[in-house]
Amino acid sequence: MTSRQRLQQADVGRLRDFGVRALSHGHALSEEEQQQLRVALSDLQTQPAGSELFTEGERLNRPCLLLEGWAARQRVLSDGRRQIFSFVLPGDGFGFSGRPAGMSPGNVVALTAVTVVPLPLLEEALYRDAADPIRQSVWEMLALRESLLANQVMRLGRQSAYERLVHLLLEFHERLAAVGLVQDGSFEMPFTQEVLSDALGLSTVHTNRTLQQLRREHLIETHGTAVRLLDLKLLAEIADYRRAPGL
Amino acid sequence: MTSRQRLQQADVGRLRDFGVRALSHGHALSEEEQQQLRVALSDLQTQPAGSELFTEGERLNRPCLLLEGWAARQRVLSDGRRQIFSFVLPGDGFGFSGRPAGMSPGNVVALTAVTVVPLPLLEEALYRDAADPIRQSVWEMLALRESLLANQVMRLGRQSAYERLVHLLLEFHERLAAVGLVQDGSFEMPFTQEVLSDALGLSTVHTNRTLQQLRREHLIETHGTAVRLLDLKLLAEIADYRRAPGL
DNA sequence: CGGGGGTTTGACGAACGTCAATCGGGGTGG
DNA sequence: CCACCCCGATTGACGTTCGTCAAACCCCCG
Repeated sequence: MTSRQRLQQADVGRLRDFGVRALSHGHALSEEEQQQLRVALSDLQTQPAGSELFTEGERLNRPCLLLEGWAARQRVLSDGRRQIFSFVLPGDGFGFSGRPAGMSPGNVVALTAVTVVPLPLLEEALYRDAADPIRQSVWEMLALRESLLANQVMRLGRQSAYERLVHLLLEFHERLAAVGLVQDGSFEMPFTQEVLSDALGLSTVHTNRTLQQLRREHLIETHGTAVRLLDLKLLAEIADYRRAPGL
Repeated sequence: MTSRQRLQQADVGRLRDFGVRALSHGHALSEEEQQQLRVALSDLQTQPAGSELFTEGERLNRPCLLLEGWAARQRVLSDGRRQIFSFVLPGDGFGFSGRPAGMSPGNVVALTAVTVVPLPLLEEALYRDAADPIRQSVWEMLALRESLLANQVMRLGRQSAYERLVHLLLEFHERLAAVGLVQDGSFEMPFTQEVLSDALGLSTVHTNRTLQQLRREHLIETHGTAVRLLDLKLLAEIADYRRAPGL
């Protein structure tokens, strides 16, 4: 909660609609339910890149929905080494755990400027009736979060730098496509190679060289921070990639 | 569900009591509640080492509580490389996710002979009143599970073999102590170094050499499969170990 | 006494990290 | 508009950690 910036009025509507879609997640909502959601999504906040959205050890009782930008869950060792556990993408929730006394196992940090909205609803919905569509969406968020962590463990534990990078790129592609952020097979990865390295458990130098190899082999293309995966099938084979359950 | 073996009648009572304690987790239960739990813990099943308690992709709608023995969540790459995500210890639940259509992101495999009990209660309790002690215990299980995964990512991504091993040993020590399985500062690790390696993302040879180094430095002692940590404070410093929130 | 699985050892190679220098592009003050 | 600057990307040389292969060893058990 360090600072907040202005949002263009036109964006507010678009972001709210995006939030409504993220929370219905394929399940049909009545007009009335949608309207209630839009109201709940009122307090949009924009925070600059680098701001800490959540602190390690903080009580997880301030549920938020990320509407725009990238964030990361991470932990920093006492000697400064950083590991990113997982990325928080538009449509993802964070800052809650259905446990009253739950504590965050790491920081949540904004990698770009982000727009978030506090949403106590996320936690409340967990206890609704099993048929409630919002409840289902929130559970899917939690299940996806765990599944992504499992992927991350698999990558870090048993895959080579090359495989790891491909696997993570495929994961980005799949998650971003699910929220409409892949255009023409290309998506934005709006952060430095150091961030990528801290997610992959590699040095920046090695990450750089691995990226170059993928470019040389015409498996990916990059333009600035935009990435295009050129052969999804082959890439998936290289990384032994499996679609995340719940995506 | 490949096979079941006999349990000594005397053990049944002990294991049920253990289950009741695990599910109350410090919260006080009335006599009546305890009795209900004991009834719910009726169908004890013993399975041999190596049996698959859950299959990757299987619907997570068969909650179980592990009462005795060790199990592991793992995934195997198509070329045979195995990565263990996390260990399931006595008192831990598995096989449920709160999401109706949740699927397991990996296998659950018995590392030793195990005693488990099917317990639909685990999933049902998630939706109880926030003050319900069983509900709190189950949420703590889920939170712990995620926290352990975060630890695992940290280890694999940013720690050396030496640090990783120490960190994992400390985690075992802490978790086992919480369920009364550390005696005299010593606990059992009833599996091969290959299992340990597949958890640490190392080769068995390197795991072996790292263990030897810790023994040479008088930081640990082993007798058969029993391990004793000789200087918890120093070990915690080496591995930058932090107590898991919720333990 | 003989197997067999697990542990230990040694020799060697590959993957990845570190250090340090250079490059390149976009922003900015003059 | 241009020179400058700064951060991030890239490159090269070299060191370390860890993996691989294969053999030896150990211990428990039949």
